[in-house]
Amino acid sequence: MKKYPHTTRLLVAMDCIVFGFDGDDLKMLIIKRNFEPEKDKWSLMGGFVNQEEDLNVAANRILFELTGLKDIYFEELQTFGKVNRDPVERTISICFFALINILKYDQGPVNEHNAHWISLKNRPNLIFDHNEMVDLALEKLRYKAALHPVGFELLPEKFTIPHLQKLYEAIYDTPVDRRNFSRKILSTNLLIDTGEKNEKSLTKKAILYSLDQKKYQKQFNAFHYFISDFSNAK
Amino acid sequence: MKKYPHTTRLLVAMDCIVFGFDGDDLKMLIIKRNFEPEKDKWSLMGGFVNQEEDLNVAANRILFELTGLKDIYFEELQTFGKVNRDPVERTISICFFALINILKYDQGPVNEHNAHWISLKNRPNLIFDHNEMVDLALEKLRYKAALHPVGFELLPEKFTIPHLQKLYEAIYDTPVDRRNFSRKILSTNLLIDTGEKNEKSLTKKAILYSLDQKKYQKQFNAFHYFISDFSNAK
DNA sequence: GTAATGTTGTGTCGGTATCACACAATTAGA
DNA sequence: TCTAATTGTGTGATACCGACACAACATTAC
Repeated sequence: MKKYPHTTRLLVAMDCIVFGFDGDDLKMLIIKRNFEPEKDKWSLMGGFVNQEEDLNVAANRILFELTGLKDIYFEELQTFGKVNRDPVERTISICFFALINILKYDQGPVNEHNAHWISLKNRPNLIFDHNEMVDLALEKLRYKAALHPVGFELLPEKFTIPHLQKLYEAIYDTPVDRRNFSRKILSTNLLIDTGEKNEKSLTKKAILYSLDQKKYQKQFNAFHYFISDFSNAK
Repeated sequence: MKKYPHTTRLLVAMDCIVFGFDGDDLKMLIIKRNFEPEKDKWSLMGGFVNQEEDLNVAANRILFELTGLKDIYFEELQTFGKVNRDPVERTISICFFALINILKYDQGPVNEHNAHWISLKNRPNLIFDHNEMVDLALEKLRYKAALHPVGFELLPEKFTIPHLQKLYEAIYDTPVDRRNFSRKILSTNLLIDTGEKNEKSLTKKAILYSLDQKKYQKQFNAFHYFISDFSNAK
């Protein structure tokens, strides 16, 4: 079969925002570029799509290179393609974001990338249009987490409700009422009481829950309204 | 500035699902391909991204070629990039969907494309991965319209509440209670009573409303829950 | 031991939204 | 004037939401 006569072929990159939660702050992974242009500046992790590589394969490869993890939750955000977004050469970038359990993050395979976890609260300036990407990723995370039980992806297998609440407070940067939050979460029936308690606590030890994976998969697209109309919240 | 040494450059296409509503059925625009491969088969409208063309410029160009309209509402859906999705040559396709007022559709500029409006209910098989794209677009439209007042994009400037209701019933392929729907829509305060009535009606003439553009822009990202938990609806 | 402190689990209550359903008003045509 | 179709508005039971109170638990200070 002949090829298309259209001559314009473009570099296709993928860039990823990896979110994590350390128990207090919402964090993201960025790298310090070790090549020109913009050497030593902060950047998202990315890479080019290879000729014989499906997009989701490329995304998984990039995520593995950055985190040492496989089977991570991620979803596409948007494809960025302004003509001059990369000063070196016209490059379109398929941007996506991932949610990982920060405790599983394996620094081993990624030393060469000079990766760092930084808090979303005081993030540095990033190269190119990467700031825009992070803004959009945060917006979409907030949207998604308000309606779907996606927050669990950021937590360990066993977690307490106060732990989950702190995550939501970090995502939305707003305080949440303990009692209403607890009721709302439990009413989803997604949590299984493990019978264990959080021994790390200095005072009353909270119940450790695990996620009912079966229900989680099934209900993922159902609405839950974990956060009410965040678009009007400040 | 030197160019990137990475050698793989890909064809970048954009494909668009254009939704319209004729008062009864939800429809979409498709074209009959007049070139090989897959000549005479049904396809989405698309085109290649040019070297010096921003992605949103390309999207507007393709939409104009197809509909004769400018300033159409559209949003990105997903970028499709399986290696063999196009048998001619590796091509990634940035897919988006648009909502238009079907009465404004101008067939003039698009004769060469052999475009047709077809009902979503009995859509023909499309080439490549275009069926998958339409499935996803419909899903996203349903998602979006359940939460945000996006349906108005498919209606004329002046419309009645029963008209709007029929649109929602077409989108979700399910009956809706007249009285609750009316109350829900009016409670958004997005509608302005034009003082006119729908003279086309054979019986009681319904009030013609127009959209409060200012509030519409402002409230676009607020939640409205026009349809309750459609994911559980059949 | 016992009290103090911080944290967690659960309950209450008033307001609001939602859903299912009823009834009255409007219009063309028989 | 009556009928049939359609549209506008109302009602009541129920569930949900947000604001707030209180009891139980675990460590530390004394």
